[in-house]
Amino acid sequence: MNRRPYHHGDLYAALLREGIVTASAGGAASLTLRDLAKRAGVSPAAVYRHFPSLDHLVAAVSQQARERLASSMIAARDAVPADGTGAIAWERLLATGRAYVRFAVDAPRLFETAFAPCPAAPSRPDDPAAWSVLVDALDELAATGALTPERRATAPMIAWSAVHGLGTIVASGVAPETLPVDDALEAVLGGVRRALEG
Amino acid sequence: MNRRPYHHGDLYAALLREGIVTASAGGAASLTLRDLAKRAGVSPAAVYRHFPSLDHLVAAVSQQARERLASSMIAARDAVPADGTGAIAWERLLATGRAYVRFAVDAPRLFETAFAPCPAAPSRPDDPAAWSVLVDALDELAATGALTPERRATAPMIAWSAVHGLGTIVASGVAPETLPVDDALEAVLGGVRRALEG
DNA sequence: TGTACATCAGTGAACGCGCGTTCACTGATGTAC
DNA sequence: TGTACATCAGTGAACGCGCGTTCACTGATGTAC
Repeated sequence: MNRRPYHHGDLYAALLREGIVTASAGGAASLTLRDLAKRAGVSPAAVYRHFPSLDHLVAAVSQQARERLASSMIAARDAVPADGTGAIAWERLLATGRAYVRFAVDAPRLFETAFAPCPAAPSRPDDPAAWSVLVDALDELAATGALTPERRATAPMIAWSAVHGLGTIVASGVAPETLPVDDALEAVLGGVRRALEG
Repeated sequence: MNRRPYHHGDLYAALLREGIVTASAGGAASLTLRDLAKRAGVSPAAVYRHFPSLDHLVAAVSQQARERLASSMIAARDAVPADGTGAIAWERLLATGRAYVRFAVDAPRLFETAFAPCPAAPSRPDDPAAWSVLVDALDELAATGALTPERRATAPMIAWSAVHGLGTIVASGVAPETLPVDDALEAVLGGVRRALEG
């Protein structure tokens, strides 16, 4: 009864969705135009109604991966309501870092896809953007006086490097297993805090 | 006069060398068996005399990239002679970190290749291995008393995450340019020191 | 010292495959009258 | 309310390409006698 209609209805969203599923399993390199078209139940040529080339489709999938990462950071931060104190501002900052690494642990291939080099640029800026979430959290911390203006200047690179590095390491399984991931995560977050406070 | 001989002479080394050249320009994904054979001046099938498959050749190139990275860390560390003091031990540790990030800046695609996921395992352990260089430097620091036993346990992940993160970020050009790379590098190294000292 | 021969690093042609992309087309949708 | 038609999201066959790998083979090397 529910015969496949000639028009798909929402092919753009379907291609993105299947792209996320495929990239979650095999990374950005596993995305092919023919396979995504087949998964969406459509002929390869139909993809060109929505993306000018495979590169642009890959860029859109990668962007969506970054936006999901940023969203999970926001959700984790918002689970700790701000109250204007430095103690809570720290908790909110560290919550974003924890969510970042959790994402890498839970979806390593999608994490890699988020930062895979793409031949095509995305058609719009990331929204939300992980970098902005980090910067906002540091501004909030600075506003409470818990982060000095001197540290504020270098804080984004220090925090971003530490957390992105751990995320990359756990996602790629590159490091010898000296510590369980949870312990490594708390160790790195503790290190970030000392680096920014000291 | 110098006609091309039937036997190559050192095809294994030539394939690795061309692999490094190619990966330095285009990353691990740009390595193809046919192209490397052509660059070495040999037919595609000849490669199979030295590697069971392309995957093993790629794994060997990736390993060599990691070993070059580790070698540059060792060279930088050894440019600062040890004297048993904590101050010099710190310098030697930070020199390895600086070399790590410099490698990522100078050869971003080769840096990526070093940590690219490979379907095949290398045939032997990395020699030298970057992880060992880091661990040695931390042991040296602990021996001078400049690193407490408590911090020593988590120090590898803290230092490795920070430096690997910055390396990945600069190699992939993923972060907004808030700071020049040199400033970002010194900021991150300063952060590592405070994280391990504090 | 010279020759027969085993070894093995090479050749080159061929294979089947999946890829991105193109093209002329089809058929459903929705708007103008 | 019904019909003509423009729009445009789809089809499906075909293209040329570069890929990894295979196979029967060739020719240089080096060792045994």
